[in-house]
Amino acid sequence: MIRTISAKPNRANSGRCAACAVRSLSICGALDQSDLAEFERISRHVRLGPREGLFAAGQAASSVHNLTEGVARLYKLLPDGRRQVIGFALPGDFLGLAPSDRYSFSADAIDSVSVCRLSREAFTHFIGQRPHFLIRINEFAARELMLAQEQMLLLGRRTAEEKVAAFLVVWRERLKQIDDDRQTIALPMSRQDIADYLGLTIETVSRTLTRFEREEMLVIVAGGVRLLDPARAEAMAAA
Amino acid sequence: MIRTISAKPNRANSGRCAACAVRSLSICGALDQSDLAEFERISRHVRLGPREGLFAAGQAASSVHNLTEGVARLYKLLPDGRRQVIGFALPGDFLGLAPSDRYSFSADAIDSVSVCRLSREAFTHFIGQRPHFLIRINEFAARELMLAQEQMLLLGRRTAEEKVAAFLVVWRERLKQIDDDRQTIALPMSRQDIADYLGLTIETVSRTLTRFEREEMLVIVAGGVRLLDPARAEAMAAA
DNA sequence: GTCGCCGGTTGATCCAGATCAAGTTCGGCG
DNA sequence: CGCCGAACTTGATCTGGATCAACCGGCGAC
Repeated sequence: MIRTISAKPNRANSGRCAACAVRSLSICGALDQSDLAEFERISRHVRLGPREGLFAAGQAASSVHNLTEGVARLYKLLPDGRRQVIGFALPGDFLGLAPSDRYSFSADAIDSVSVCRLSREAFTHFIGQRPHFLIRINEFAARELMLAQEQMLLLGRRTAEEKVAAFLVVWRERLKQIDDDRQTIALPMSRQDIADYLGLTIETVSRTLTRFEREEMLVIVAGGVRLLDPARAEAMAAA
Repeated sequence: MIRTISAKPNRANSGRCAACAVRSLSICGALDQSDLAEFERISRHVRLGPREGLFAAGQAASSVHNLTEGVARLYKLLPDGRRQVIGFALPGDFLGLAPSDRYSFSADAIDSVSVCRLSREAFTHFIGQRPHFLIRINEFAARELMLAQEQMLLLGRRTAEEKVAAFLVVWRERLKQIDDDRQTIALPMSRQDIADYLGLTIETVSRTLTRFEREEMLVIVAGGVRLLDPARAEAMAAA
C-alpha cells in the first residue's frame, strides 16, 4: 500500500521532464529519453512561495535542486548579520555543486519558485553512470566559476556606479537567455538584495538608480527598470 | 624521425607522474597506473621563472595546467588597469576549468613555478574516457566555487582588518595542506598582490599588518609573517 | 663601497559611500 | 475608503579606507 502511494506521484507526473520548458537550458539538456525517465523517477517537483527557503547554510546537504520557475537568492551570512548575496538563480540553474556534505550558503525563493529536488545520494549515483551528463555538470560548474570570478572583480575593484550598471547589463542578458526579452528589465529582488549582491548599501543602490533615471539612462518602473540607453550602461559596466 | 624526437621527452620523463610529490593532492590523485602513463604521455612539464606568464586573459585557451611547484597569481584586469587577484594557485591546483575557448583570467608565476601543461583537446579527450576522473575534476570545481563564494563574502562585506586576518588564516591553512607547516607563514606574493586580492590598497594592507604586529598578534619577517596569536586571527577572520 | 631602485612603511588629507534620519509611495486589509 | 507597514527614496553628516606624498632599507649593478 505504501509502495503504491509513493509510486503515485511519479505516475501522475509522467512526462513532466519531457515537457519541461527549461530542459534544454538546464543540466537535463544532456539527457536522452531513457535518462530523462530515470531522472524523473528520482526527482520530485516542489513549489515554494515567496520568501520560503530551499535550504540553509550549515544544514546537511541532502538534496540538489534544479530551478524550473521563478527566481531564488543565494546568500551567505556573517555571525553579526551582514549578508552577501552570492547570486540569483533563474530557471535552468542548477544548485548542487557542493564540495562538502553541508550547504555552504542559503537559498530562498524571491517570487514563486518551482524546483526539481533530488536526493544527493540518488543524484551522485545517477551521474556516476552517465559520463556525458558529468561533462554537462562540469560545463555548468565552469560557467558558475567564471561568473564568480567576474563578481570578485566587481566587488573588489568597481565603483558603485559601475556595480549597478554592470548588474543591470548582466541581469538583462540572463533574462534574455531564458527568453524574457522585454524592453523592461524585471527586477523581482528587493533593493536590499541588490545592495547585498553588489557590496553596497540600499541607499547607494537607490540613489544610483535615481541618478541613472535623472540622466535618462533608464526609467524606474514597478518591478523593474526600462533601459533607455543600453549602450551607455554597457560602457559603464565594461570599465 | 620526427616521431622519434617527439617521443623522446616522454621517455626521458618516464615515471615523472608516478614520482610527482603532489599527485595525491591534485586531480591526478584519481588516476591509476595506466591512466597515469597516458596522462604523462599527453602532458608536458614546464618551468617558469618569477613573473613569467602561464597564460593571459583573452588568449585562446589552448592548454590546461596542473601546478606542481611554486605559487602563481590569477587575476583579472579592467581596461584602466585596476586589477583583481582572483586567487593564488599552489602545488596541486588545477587551472583549466574554463567555460569558453578563451582564458577569462591571466595567470603568472610569483616565484619559480613548475606546471604540467596539456593541450585542452587532449585533456578533453582524456577525461571523456574516464568518468572517475571527471568526478574528481568536479570535486575540484565545486571546491573552487565554494572558495570563490567565500571570497565574495569577504570582498563585499568584510572590513579591511577582517580581510587581512582572514587572508592570513586561510593562507596558513592552505600551506599546511601542502605540508608547509612552519610557524612562519610564507608570503611569496607582494603587498600589492595581497591588496588586489582583498580589494584594498597596498597602504591599507601594510598599515593593517603593522598594526597587527604592534598589537602582538604577529611578527612581520622577511618573506612572510609569524602568527603569535592564531586564535585572535581566527576570531577576526570569522566575523 | 655607494648609487639607484624597488618594495614596503608611515603620515596627512580627502572623498565615495556608509550611516543616520526623515519622508514618500503603494499595496493590502479592516 | 483610510489606515498600516514595507519598500523605497531623499537629505545631512560621518568615516573607513583611498589618495597623495615622503621616507626607509636592502640589494644588485658597477
